[in-house]
Amino acid sequence: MTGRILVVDDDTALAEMIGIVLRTEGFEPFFCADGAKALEAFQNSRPDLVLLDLMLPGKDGIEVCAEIRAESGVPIIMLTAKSDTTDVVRGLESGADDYVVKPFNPKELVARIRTRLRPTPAGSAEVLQVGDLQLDVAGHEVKRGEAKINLTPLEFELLLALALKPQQVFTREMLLEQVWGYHYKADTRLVNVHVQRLRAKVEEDPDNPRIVMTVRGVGYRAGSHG
Amino acid sequence: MTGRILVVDDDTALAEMIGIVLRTEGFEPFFCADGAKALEAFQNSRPDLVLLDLMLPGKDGIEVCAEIRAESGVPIIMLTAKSDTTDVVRGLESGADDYVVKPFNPKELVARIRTRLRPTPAGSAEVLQVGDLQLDVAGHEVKRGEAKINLTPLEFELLLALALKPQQVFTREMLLEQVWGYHYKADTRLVNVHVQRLRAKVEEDPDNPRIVMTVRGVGYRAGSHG
DNA sequence: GCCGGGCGTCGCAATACTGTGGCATAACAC
DNA sequence: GTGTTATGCCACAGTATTGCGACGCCCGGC
Repeated sequence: MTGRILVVDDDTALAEMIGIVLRTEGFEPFFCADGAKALEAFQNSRPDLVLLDLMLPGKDGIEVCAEIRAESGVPIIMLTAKSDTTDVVRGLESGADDYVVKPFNPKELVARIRTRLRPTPAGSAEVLQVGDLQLDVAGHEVKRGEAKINLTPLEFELLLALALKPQQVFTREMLLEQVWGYHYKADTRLVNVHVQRLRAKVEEDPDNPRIVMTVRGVGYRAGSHG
Repeated sequence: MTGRILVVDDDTALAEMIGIVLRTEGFEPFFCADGAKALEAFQNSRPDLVLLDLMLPGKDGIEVCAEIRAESGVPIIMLTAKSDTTDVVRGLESGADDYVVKPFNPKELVARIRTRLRPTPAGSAEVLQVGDLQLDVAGHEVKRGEAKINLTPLEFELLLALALKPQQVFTREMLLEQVWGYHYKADTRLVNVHVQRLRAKVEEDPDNPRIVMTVRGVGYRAGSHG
């Protein structure tokens, strides 16, 4: 797999490190150190994916994210120095697909990039995989191997929303909008309850979820590995 | 292998490209650039397969899909430009058989088309199996082994509609359109009643349906296994 | 005209699903 | 350690969905 990747970060040492890692893995990195010039850099480099630092000189990473998202559906991965969850949440809400907390493990970063570049994550199949589960979208059916799992419509939609973008963190607000269609602020605890009900049905050990995992302070994510 | 293929896309340049590819591969393309006229184009061209853009002027691709699906089981492949997966889901749920993300590899598109045209050469199916039943389409006859089951015309059409796409869930609205021809909103409980009557005749234990199963909150589905 | 099968509509009861409050527990900050 | 917040989880009630019986209409056969 190859891919053009735009790295927007003012920390040139870090950017250089990322560049080396990316080239080693067969990607083609482009760089931009200034938030105000990020959009221009994006238009010039036409990348397949964007790594975007949250704190930038010139223009905030969240603004940049929204700008890019306004004209492209390209995958965006946020880099955040602190684990300040409010920034993470705002980043996700402005259209980022994922985020990585600095300092990060290069292997993990590459893994996240690969996930987002994978040609059509939902891909060629009407049946998509999540952990050890199979989701038949058209048939509204979930199976673990041969064993059918009965979900309510809401539970199915919830799992589907998460499964369509594995590894991506969804805030409760995002889920309320996608699954419930609530465009206004509602009680987010509703999501908790249904995640719990979903887990009770799909997790083999609900205390150690492997399908739907919680990201404290942010929301939930589905993934094939914990 | 040959086949008539209707291409519904407002991007004429792209449509032309697709047309060339299809002709090269021995298919016979027809074109429509307006969502509102897609159904008409479908009725005129009577294609073996439909390529359908998701975002169309006039009428949404998903609406068009539902319309076509309402009167035909023809394979439908969605073309989608955006990576917005929720639309893909709506597409599959509205009856699309597959989808391809733009920009796509022409070879891949042709491969998908071949796959969809192979198993069901559009209407040449004579006897199809559903659970332990045999449906003789031409003879409007249903048998369990040697035992003939008498169904009314409506009941047969209903069972047939479900059996043509086993495992696919049909909403009551879809069935009302496909079986009854109701293009407007009608009382969906009509479907309930006839499903119940159908079950009384074809199910060995109507309390535990194995042929026509209900998917609560969604609709009905026919399955080859319990 | 009379009859009977096929079809559509209505009402009701059983049930499944969903939203909300409350409280226990776990993770985090200090 | 304490205090605070976030999350898990139970219980309950309102609502929506569904199965099913009853009834009336239409229409072709006699």
